[in-house]
Amino acid sequence: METKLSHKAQTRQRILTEAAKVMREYGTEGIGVAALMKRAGLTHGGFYAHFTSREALVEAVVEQMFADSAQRFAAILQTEDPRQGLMQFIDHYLSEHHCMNVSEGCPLPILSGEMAHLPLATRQVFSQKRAVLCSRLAEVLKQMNYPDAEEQALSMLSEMVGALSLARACAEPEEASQMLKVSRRSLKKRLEIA
Amino acid sequence: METKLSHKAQTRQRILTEAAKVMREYGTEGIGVAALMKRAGLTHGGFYAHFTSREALVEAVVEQMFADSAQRFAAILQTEDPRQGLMQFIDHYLSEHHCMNVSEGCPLPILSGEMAHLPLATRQVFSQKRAVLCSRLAEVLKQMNYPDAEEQALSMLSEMVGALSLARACAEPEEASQMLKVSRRSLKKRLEIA
DNA sequence: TGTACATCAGTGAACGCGCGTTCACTGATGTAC
DNA sequence: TGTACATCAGTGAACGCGCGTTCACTGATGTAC
Repeated sequence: METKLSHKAQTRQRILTEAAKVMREYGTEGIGVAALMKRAGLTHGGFYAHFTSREALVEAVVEQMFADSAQRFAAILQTEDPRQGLMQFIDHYLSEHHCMNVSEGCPLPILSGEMAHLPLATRQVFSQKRAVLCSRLAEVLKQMNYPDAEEQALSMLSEMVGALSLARACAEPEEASQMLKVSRRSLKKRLEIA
Repeated sequence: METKLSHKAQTRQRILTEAAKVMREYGTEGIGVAALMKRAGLTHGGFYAHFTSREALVEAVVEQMFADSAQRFAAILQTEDPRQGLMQFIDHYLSEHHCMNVSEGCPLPILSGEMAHLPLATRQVFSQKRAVLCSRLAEVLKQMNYPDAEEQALSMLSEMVGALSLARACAEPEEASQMLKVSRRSLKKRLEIA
């Protein structure tokens, strides 16, 4: 029984991982159940052994995306010097790599525009996870003795999300690079860690 | 002939206006040809007298959205004192009204996430119009004697787009309000127009 | 240890539905004589 | 001015297609005796 359950859980995770990757790239409406199951090496009928509906999958995928990001971000922020951690975070978030590799990217710029069209339950997951990331950033800023850490965290995250969104929407790669560079510099300047 | 052409142009504009409104609210994939034509008081078959395809409509709609916004923004920015114009722009862009009335809102936060999935021609329209808005903001900043006006404009637009996107994705209205308030204050502070 | 049975992840045909697009048509309007 | 004709915006039935979901089934695996 244990092996069976474990096998089922593994399959579910495989579907989820694949969905998260492809939905980052093409949006939550960007792939159908049949195509997704094929990518996971299965047939479409089996989907409903793991999720009650496509809608339920999307909700789980949003959670998955944030889990992936949280892990990545934790590794970047976790250094002895909070100043250095923050610098690394900014440089990573607004890097050309992050801009171009959407399929591994932060869900905030990818999904914020879609959230309005998704069910409340999904929006709540998104909203809550966004708040968690804000708190994590605020913590770092508190360690750096900023008096208004919470607000500063919210504001800098806004700029990062906006800059990455706009950079990705650029028709020319050079424009995108310029956008990222400007925003990296602007953020470091106003946080006085230049 | 003149009357006919004019009548056709009017109909096309009616479809476009309706599409812009509804696509702001539900995304460019949010409405079908049949439903859109019904909203414009027509039947679906007639669509192809005005647009070669749904894809072509979306491209035209993106242009339409920016035209609407440009007009709105021009009215807000056009004052004797550039400082006051900029204040008004920030307060308008990050207002609760703009946050909640998506169907009349700026296309940048609404469409930036979708752009990756749209054809190159549409992305080019978006990218170019975004650049125009940046230039307009940079002009105002130049009037205020900022040395790095272009970069400042890009950075502040990033923050505004990000803050509005995240505010709209909040599950609770109070969170959204807080987000907007924080970003308004942060922007005014760093532009030294508080 | 070996046999009979129960469970259930996964298969694949079938469903109803809404989509974008096509096309033969209608009927109001503008033009020619 | 009145009649015949051409144009073309708009109609609505029909198309092929892909979607999410259902369901009878298969066959590998774990359990009972």
